[in-house]
Amino acid sequence: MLHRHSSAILDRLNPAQRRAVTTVDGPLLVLAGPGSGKTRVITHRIAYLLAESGGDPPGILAVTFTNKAAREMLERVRVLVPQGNGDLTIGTFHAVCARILRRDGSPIGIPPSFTIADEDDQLAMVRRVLRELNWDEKRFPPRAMLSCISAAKSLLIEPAEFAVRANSYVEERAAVVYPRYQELLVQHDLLDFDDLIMRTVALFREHPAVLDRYRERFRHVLVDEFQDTNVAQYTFARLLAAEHRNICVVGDEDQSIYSWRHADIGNILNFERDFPGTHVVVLEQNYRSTRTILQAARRLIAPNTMRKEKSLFTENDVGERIVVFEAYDENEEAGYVATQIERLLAAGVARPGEIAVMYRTNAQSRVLEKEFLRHRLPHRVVGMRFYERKEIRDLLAYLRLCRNPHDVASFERIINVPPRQIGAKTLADLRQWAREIGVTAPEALELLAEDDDRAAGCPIGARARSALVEFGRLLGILRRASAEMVVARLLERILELTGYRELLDDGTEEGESRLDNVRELITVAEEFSGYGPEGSLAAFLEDAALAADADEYDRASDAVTLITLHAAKGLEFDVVFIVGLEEGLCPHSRSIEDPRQLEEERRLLYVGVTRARRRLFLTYANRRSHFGEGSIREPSRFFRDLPPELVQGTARAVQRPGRSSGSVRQQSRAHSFTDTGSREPDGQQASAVIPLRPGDRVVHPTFGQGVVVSVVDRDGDQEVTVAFPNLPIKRLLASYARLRLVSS
DNA sequence: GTGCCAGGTTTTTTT
DNA sequence: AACCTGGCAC
Repeated sequence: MLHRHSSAILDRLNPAQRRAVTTVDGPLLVLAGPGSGKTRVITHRIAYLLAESGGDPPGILAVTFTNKAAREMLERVRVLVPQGNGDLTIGTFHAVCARILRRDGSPIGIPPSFTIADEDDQLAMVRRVLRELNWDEKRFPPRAMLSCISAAKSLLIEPAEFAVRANSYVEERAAVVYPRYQELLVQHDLLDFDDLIMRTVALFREHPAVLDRYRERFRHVLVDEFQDTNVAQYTFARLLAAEHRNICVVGDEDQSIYSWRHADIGNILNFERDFPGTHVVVLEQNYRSTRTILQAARRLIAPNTMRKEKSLFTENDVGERIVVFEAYDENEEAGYVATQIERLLAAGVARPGEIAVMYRTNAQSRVLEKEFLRHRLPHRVVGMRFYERKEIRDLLAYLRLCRNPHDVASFERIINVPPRQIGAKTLADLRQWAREIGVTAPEALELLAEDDDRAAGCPIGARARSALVEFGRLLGILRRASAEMVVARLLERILELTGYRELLDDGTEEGESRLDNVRELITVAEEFSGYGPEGSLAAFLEDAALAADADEYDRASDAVTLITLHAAKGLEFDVVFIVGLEEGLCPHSRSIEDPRQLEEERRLLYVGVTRARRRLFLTYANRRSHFGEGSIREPSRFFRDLPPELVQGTARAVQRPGRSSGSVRQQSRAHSFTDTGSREPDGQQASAVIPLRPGDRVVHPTFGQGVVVSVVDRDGDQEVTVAFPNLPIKRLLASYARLRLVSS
């Protein structure tokens, strides 16, 4: 029997969705294809649990992948259940675990005031270990070391065990770094991202009473984007649910694109084995895309072996064909995208905010941005990571130092920012002296500034010393200020007293934009004012440490979105352009060797394709410059899985579809395919034979008819400038552009 | 200690 | 092409 709330909650759900919402007892695996109403299912399920519980509201834990997803989910639940009864926790794995550890971490030696190490901190620690070991950073790149250590932690492997299990040269080396790295973290009251999960699991395992309390509290556990969880995260969820078994995981292995961050696709493929008796619900109806787009997506993903078979379908219209465009180079590609967008806007097909351009690597956004500026198209680039900008990190370092005077990494980051006559030598001397008298560098500085007795023995020259004293006083002032004012005011005070504002305000455009960023940071900080001086500082830093740039994304401004394929997951747009679909870029050159990584590249493209509601454009270029050097490119092998009947356009990549790119045998034929496709035998290369002259009428496969404006000889080729009606003037290389002479 | 130049490296993806 | 590093002059 349903309570009165439930009808609204269950309304407008299809049968599969309804099953996913109402199957609340026992383990449940929801396989949610793209556009199948996944978020809807999750929020309605939570609402259902809350509304159905009557007088005994259950504790619910919902874990998401991003803070943004968590916020959205919370908002949508609130709309469904305005009375908000029950105990609901929604957050990312990291945020939830951080909270648990602050509250209950002391039994395993974690101080409640620990700091979350960012990547800078991590790298600083690894570098320090390398220095101690006398290892060359060139031969043992800190990032590679860190990645190995992170992989180990994702698998819940402690240092001692890792030393035994390492099974490659890099791993062996990382295994040497790991224990010392961990020691340094502990010494500095730091937990890295992986520690947040790993230590929580350790807490649960070593202190069953604590685990029991959380099991008692979270009677229902829900995991979103389950395909992206790593072993540690899954273990965390599994521990919580082991007793009541009320665990619901939602995901789609076809959209697993984070293995490089140690996500384990095995979690989703093995869930049923781990929880016998699991109900499985498959959401197969797509409400997002046209039939053409969905069909293309299905064909694209089909060759993957590590997946469960599904039969996605949609009742939507067939829609337009997919457009494939072959560009001469990345500039022409960007020009094409901009021009097409102008056309779509002019035709009223979509607003800028409903259009996205997606690419494999962030570097690709540059050309696009340049071209969009030229065309005066409103656009925004997602992924210029706010919290990774220098000015933001510097200011956060000041804040962290106010809160935790022993934060050595922050201390060293800003000791000479803005420049205040304290160079590497002075810093080294300070460190040395601090070690001698048995304090941390920031403490030693404090002794100097306060003219403590011990300062007398300080072997630092007068000039450097006075610079240090002044800096020490400054820090003292800021620290005292932090106890009296909320974090937003504190930031303003820092800008003033440190001279940071003048440092940024150098009259350049870049300086102006950096100042804007700082203002933005203060605006964000304002939101924490309610917590009072110290509370706002703590809460703000916690938030900043766990913030991801994808969280920044908001659709408020009506601008075209430029975004990486990874960051596009979870979003949708009327019109999607995916650019740079070339061998070496997508699939990326670093993934081409390994079949597993190749499958992930395919999933990545699948994610991009399935973001589109109505129109999809796929483009590639014949040459592209990379690290300042030009290179010839081949179309992506994935084009071979695109049925030609779904495609419009004359690009060679789809004119001669080879067989699927999925099997090894066919991969070896990649070259023969592109070779035969690269030159049509029907006279299209005539342009290389018949010299073009100004005034000639020509036809371009995509731009249509145009008139040659001028011709310049270039390296034995002709650079032809052509005017096409309604398009910007194009400069093309005759041998590549496949211009056909119509009349002279 | 700072600023400038040469030379080498880079970003694939980010909670 | 842009960025960081290391070496050098001031």
